[in-house]
Amino acid sequence: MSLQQLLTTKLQEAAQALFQAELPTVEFQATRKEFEGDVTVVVFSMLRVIKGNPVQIGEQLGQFLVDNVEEITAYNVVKGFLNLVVGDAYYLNFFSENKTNTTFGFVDNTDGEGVMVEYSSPNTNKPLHLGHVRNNLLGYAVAEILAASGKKVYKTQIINDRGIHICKSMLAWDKFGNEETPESTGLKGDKLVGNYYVKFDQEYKKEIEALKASGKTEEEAKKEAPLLLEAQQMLLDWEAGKPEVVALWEKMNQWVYDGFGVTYDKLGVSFEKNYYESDTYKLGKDIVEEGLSKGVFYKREDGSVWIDLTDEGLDEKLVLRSNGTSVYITQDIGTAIQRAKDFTVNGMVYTVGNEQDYHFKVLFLILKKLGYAWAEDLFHLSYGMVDLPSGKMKSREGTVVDADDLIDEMQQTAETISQELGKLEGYTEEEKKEVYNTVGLGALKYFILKVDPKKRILFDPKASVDFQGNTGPFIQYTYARIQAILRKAEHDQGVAIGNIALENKEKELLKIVEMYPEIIQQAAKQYSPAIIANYTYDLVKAYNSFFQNVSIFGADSEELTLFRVQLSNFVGNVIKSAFGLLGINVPGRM
RNA sequence: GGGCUCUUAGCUCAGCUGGAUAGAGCACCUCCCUUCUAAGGAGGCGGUCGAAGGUUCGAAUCCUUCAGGGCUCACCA
Repeated sequence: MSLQQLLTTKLQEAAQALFQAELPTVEFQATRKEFEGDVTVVVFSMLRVIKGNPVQIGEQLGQFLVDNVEEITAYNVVKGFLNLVVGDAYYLNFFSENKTNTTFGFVDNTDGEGVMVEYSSPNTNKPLHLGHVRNNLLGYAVAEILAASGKKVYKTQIINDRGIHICKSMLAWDKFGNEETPESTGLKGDKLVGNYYVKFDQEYKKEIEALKASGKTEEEAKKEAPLLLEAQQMLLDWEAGKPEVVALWEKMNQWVYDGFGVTYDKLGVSFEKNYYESDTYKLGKDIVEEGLSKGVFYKREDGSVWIDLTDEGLDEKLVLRSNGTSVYITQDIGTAIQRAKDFTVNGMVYTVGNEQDYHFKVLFLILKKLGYAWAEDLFHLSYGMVDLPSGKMKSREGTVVDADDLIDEMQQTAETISQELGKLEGYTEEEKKEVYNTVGLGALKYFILKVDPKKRILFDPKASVDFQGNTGPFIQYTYARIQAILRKAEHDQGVAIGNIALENKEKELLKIVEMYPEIIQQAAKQYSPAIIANYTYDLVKAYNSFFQNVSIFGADSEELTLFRVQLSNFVGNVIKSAFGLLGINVPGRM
């Protein structure tokens, strides 16, 4: 039982005994530094059920707690705030019960509710960029947090492997590619395919200019350019299953998947199951037909199918084109239904940027109207865009920050800084490289995850990602420091500690560590890795203050040294655990 | 124009379902490595929480209006 749970129970007893009242809720906060105490109870909020003077009520409650709860050793009341002093015994007891528990704070999820987390979901015509990086980091971290909170989590993605955009790359490669392959060029497959997507656009523009020169309007030119017509024909051929088109499609998509795989490995993300749009779009169409007969959708004269959501304050939305082909949302309907068939889950989380807020509102509403019970538990994990100092990323202006380049740059920076500091002597080149990778990625991941998902991020590639202050490397550094202590100490972490008097810095640390289980639940409830990130930062700040102000090996007694070593180990475990939830590794040295 | 969303220190961000004098980091200024890793610590400077009303014992937090930024309202995905 946590301290707050205990105190809630006891305060209820006190309210009952002293005032014959039942408290609707009990509000706690950490006691401010300028007052004595560890936990503060807000008396004001009790005035609704207990009439009287808040100071007097606080006094009576405080006295009751001191008399009846052994953990509470003293109290004081300031205005309507009841400050409680928690005895060392409570924290020492908490410490001895949890110090060697490597899954401290986690709720066992073997029988937990299932939840599916979708993230990444790239198109297969372009390499991954900074926006995908945020998506991947967020989705992965939220999945880990949900799993730690007691849910059974399945990570998945939908691969948009079908459509005119793919055909553009295919066509350009077919026409201008000279049989280039990732092997022959040494390029990552996704980069190679991306180049041909760009190539298509360039050639297409040339044709438009030529047509305009021959007297066509801009609009006519855009519609009539031979390349575009060929791409459209290719899409039709693909849908008809024309063997050479399908073969090319499979070959080039495989290049892209191989390329993505490299980037995913570098980022440290993974998936339990991939869904492919090419597999689910037909199911979506079937469902639309079904919904049409149920009256959920309606057909217009031109044959297009719509849903009317004006009663819900939304618009009318197209779900099937007049030529019978599917649109974006058709495929999403199919995918959701397929997933509900494949997995028994009580929820699905969609990690997709906030430019699609409206889309998901509509999607969820459609699924509800189609009568799926699980549609009540769908959640759009919407996040803000990543902007550059120059504004939005635009591929046409070459301002897209490539994911692979970004990761490489971060690791280079980590290498440069590390070499300047020169603390890795004795490590092999391979071990050093490992540290650079860990630190570089740690900086990048933490920078992105510490910000509330809803908010946009301003990313300055040159200046934004720092290695000092509230950063990943700062936290990793603290972990590495702790490991240095453990290497030197070689103390047994399990040995019991007697009744010692806690230093302030030690008590502060234990207070923060004790909050970890609650923090995980909170982060899960709010789908927010930022809560974990900021918690870890607070913990690490407190540890560094302890580290620099309290001597471990120069302690007054051997038992105190032992305690401080064990405390360091406990803090190190929580850092490692919390960073694990964020998908960030921690180094033994740095 | 309709809908959604954001605005807290020069910059980047915390601030839980309303609670004490709004907190960190960066930058700037002082100190601290013969002691466990200075990617660190101790301190200073810096804020009419976008604006105005309202609800409340109490508002950065809730409500309304306004201003500014972003996204979105496609037979694109």
